[in-house]
Amino acid sequence: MSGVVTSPREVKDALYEQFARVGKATAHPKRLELLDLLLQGERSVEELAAAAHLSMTSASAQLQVLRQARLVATQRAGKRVLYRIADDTVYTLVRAITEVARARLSEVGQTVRAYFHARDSLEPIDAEQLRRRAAAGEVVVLDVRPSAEYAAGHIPGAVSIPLDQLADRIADLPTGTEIVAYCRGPYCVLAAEAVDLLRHARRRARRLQVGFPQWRHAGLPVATGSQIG
Amino acid sequence: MSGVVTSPREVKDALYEQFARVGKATAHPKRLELLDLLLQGERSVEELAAAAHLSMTSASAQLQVLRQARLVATQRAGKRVLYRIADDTVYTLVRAITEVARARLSEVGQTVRAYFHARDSLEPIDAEQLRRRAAAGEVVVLDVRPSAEYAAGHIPGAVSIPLDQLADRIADLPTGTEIVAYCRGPYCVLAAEAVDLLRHARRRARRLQVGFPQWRHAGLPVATGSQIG
DNA sequence: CTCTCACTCTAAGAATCCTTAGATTGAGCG
DNA sequence: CGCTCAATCTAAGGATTCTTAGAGTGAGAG
Repeated sequence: MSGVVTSPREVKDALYEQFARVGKATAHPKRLELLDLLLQGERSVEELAAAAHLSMTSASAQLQVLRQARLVATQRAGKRVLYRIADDTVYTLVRAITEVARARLSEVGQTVRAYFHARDSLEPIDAEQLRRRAAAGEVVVLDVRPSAEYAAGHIPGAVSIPLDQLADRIADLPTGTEIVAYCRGPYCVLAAEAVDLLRHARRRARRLQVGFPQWRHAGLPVATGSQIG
Repeated sequence: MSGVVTSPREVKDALYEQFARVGKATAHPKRLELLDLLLQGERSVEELAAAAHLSMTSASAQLQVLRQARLVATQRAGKRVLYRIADDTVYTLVRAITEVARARLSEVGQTVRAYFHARDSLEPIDAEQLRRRAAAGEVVVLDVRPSAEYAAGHIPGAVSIPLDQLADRIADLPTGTEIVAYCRGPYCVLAAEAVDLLRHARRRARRLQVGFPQWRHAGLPVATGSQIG
């Protein structure tokens, strides 16, 4: 080829170097947690730090790693810097990781297995089924994520009651109609906790098997903004 | 729940810990190279070490990491230990990583970009198109991967001439019919090199845009064993 | 049984990554 | 401008990870 002397070996190594940078970005539990949070919608560093139980400095550093791997992008908004998922392929990546890890989870983490298997007896409902039953008015859809995430995007018609307020506001929910709670994803604990709480309050409650990011990725309708009242 | 005291926080952290183990497994260029090699078919540690330019000890250590993350599985075969991809989801994972990295590649690696963009002027052909034209006898399909990989699985009807023998055996290939070379994947340099070589020998040659793993993953037919003669 | 071969394990030094505190930057506000 | 606040940068330590050499293991051959 042209003047540049580049052996195939060097090119190959450079390629894997780039691929590994993406791999490295996903090599830390907190960075995966940050990605999960960002899949709910864009957030400032401060919010992300709080949500992932990280110091400001540490959160910023982790986000830099994600940014350099091009998994996330930034945008200034006044004093704040908003981080967001850079590309739709990132959803696929995070999902691929969790899919591969599923085999591991069933054998390694007794804690984890016990936790989720207990909830699987709660017969989770899938997205298409929920869509039909919600349209028919047969179920109440409950978003138990923090309000900021609800505002950044939610299932149309869903009621927002963040998990930490659920105990106090449980009277707002009907006793007859079945309640379907959802949160961040198939491994998010918020909805599982919510179902527990609701059942103790004698509500008919189930968990949506998927979370909001998967709902959106499936091309299903999404509403934004906070709820009135 | 039952007697075990496990906070949701602990469960969440344990989960991300498991996910990160998968991420960590993909956080090293050589491990990604090993995965790519294993996507061609199962191999012994010795073969893998040679193919990835690693010492035996180092290759074994890297493979342990992959095995502990359940990306690969092992099987004894006499004195040797054969490694193979553990699950179909691993193909999806590797692919997700390379897809995300593509954005990076076009801006970071001038070397890499120059290398592949030069070849993209060679109008790569896609899998379905190749299948039709090969069935019609319009093209010769050329597998330029090492013989072991060809034996472990190849496109039916493909001729095997490993790249390092191509210069010597170029006379075996027709001058009239178009030749389509393929190798390990969209970023594999073997086929690109082969097309270069063939064109200098005045053959009509193109590169298959995808590699063997993607062909197999698409459910297209696969043949195994070495070729006669 | 002993020997060999393919592989794994162990230990140690080198390199990389992570966290933290404190300094710095950059935008908005009075 | 000078102040404040969100975020980033820098430097230092502590913790992982990587590589290498050398010892150990297990299967097959003689």
